[in-house]
Amino acid sequence: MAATIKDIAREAGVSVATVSRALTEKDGMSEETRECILQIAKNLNYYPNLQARGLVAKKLDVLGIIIPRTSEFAFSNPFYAEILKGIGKKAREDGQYLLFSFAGEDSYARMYQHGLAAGIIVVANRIDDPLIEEAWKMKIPLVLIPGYPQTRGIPSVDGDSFDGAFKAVEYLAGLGHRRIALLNGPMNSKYSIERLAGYRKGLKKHHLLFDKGLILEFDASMEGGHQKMRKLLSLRQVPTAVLVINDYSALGALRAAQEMSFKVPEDISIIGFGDVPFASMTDPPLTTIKTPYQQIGYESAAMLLKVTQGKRLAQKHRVLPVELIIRKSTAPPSGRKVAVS
Amino acid sequence: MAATIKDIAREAGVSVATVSRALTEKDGMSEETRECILQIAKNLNYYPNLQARGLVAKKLDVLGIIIPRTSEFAFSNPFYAEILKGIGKKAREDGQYLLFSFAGEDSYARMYQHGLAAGIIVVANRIDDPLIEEAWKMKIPLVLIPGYPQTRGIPSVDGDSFDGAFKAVEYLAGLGHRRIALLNGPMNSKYSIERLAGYRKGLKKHHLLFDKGLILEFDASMEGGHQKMRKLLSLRQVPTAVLVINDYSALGALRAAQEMSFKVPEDISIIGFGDVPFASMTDPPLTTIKTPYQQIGYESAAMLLKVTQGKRLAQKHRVLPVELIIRKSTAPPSGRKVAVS
DNA sequence: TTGAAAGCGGTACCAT
DNA sequence: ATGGTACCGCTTTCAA
Repeated sequence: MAATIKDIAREAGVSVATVSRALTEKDGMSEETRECILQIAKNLNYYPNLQARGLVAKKLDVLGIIIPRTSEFAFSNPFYAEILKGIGKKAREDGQYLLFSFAGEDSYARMYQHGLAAGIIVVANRIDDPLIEEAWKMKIPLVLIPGYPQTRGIPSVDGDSFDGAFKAVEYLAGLGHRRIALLNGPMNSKYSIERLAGYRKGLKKHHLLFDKGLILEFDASMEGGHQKMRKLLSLRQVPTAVLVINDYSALGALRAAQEMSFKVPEDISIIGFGDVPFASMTDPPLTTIKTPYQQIGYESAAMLLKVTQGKRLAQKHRVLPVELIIRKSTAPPSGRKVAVS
Repeated sequence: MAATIKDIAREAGVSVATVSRALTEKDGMSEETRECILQIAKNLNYYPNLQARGLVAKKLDVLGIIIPRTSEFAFSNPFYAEILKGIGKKAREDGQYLLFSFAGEDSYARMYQHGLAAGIIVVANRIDDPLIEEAWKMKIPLVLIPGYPQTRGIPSVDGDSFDGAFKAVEYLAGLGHRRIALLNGPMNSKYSIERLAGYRKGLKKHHLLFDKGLILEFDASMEGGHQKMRKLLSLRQVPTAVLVINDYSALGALRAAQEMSFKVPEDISIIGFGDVPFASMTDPPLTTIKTPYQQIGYESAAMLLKVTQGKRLAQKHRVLPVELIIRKSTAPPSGRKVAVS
């Protein structure tokens, strides 16, 4: 069906070797024949079979992306979408295809072993995932988002979660809040670990009591945020402010508060993490720790590309700065105790 | 590096042909040798090189997805995310990888010609895209979302846009609205064409005047929806209700109305299309035409799979039913003329 | 039931 | 500067 290198060779009256040379832009051949061959290739609507090329040249313009979640989960949380935007941008700039695999794989190595991708970006926050280690041991080109809390050998990119949580608490404390809750993700997640640490540091700096009862863990979904917020607001001693692990969950929390007749921010302040696009469109607009997810995605692709090309990474672990974005979901505490509806 | 069929053959003391047979589950061989070979393969952590296999067997477990937009655009609009959820689900069920390509390609055929995908799902609404025709002529397995308004040969899946718009107008008219605006997408889009038609049919049925001035076209982005809504609400004769081409834009429109001190739904009713996840989380929650995007994605993958397997499609063009979801962004017109802020 | 060998579409080495 | 050819990893006929 599709034109092959042989077709071109026949048409041009040269050998396949010559065609290959012309096509791969090797030097050491007359401009004439090259021109001629290129022209014929164009006429024949020829595209090299990347499989065949990959087979022999061990080079493939395909970046693998593994998200060990269902596609339903991954495409629900804007967090992934933002990262994907960044990866997609770099991929396009460098003419790379993107190969996806979602949950259900028994091995991350497989995609690579299958010969379908030159390297793999793993977007996963679990720190105890044996599949990552397995792939790394097999010397598969890998970049992790966000990577491990304690830096290991595998290249990674992430935003500064620790600093983000610290900044959030500092801001809230400055506003006068003394009971600040944390709706955190599961503790096998890098984000959760680092944000808890930053939160504690912030508390400490402002001489605020660390109260375990104000820390609730959940699955970082929107529904989960909704549910945990209800729980938080049913406490005997309701906090006046709450950090939520991501914007998506924060939206759930926001709705929960409003359902229970808490006014945001008068009765309770809410801060999210991420600053994904909808964060400014909620009611009230969400105060949040802006994390450059798009850039994280972009960098991860750039790093992976370097690795697959055998280049050295200037920096194995990139931690991108975050920023507090103040909107309308935070305010000084009112001091008024609000009845639970 | 990775184990190959040869390694297994050597280890098992058989020929590569026998190994291949065992691995591809062909019959006509002793269970003994097969068991043995399978065991060794497992021990060696063997995965077939899909490139090599694809090269000879012309079969590849990779579904191509082309979205002729930037990844930034595609991953911003939840519409795409929903479709991708569905495609991802089917892909996982059938053990297919997903290969993505975004804007910037000069040809849809390329991905296929490259030998990287068994077939391609094109998610694009432009009806005048020559690249689709080109790919189709080259006999590349193709499924279109949403396809063409006037059915052609290429398989397609879509929700019933026409009926959706009709239902929306009917509902609004029933509420007593007489000036119903349409914030529509560009008219080279199937969605826009069909929704305009459904809108007109609804108007006609309820003996409402068709007023060109109440139809604004834009790029279907959130910002665009915001901007066009401002324009609409600055009209001398402000409409009392407006249909917006998708939920994402509808959110922009909602915010615009509120910025201009229009109360939703008292002063103006808003209906979106899609019922994407955040639609119920806006303030007020959005009335919308629920379109089963996930199912559309799922079906498209299922159809493509059939085509690539050489099976006949029972139905070449699927049109999935839509449903009116009534929330809080719509109400009877107040009759009160509101000053523009 | 098993093996030898050709070939899928390329690349790259070694000749010429 | 160009051609012949081995080979990448796998499947598939044909023969044994």
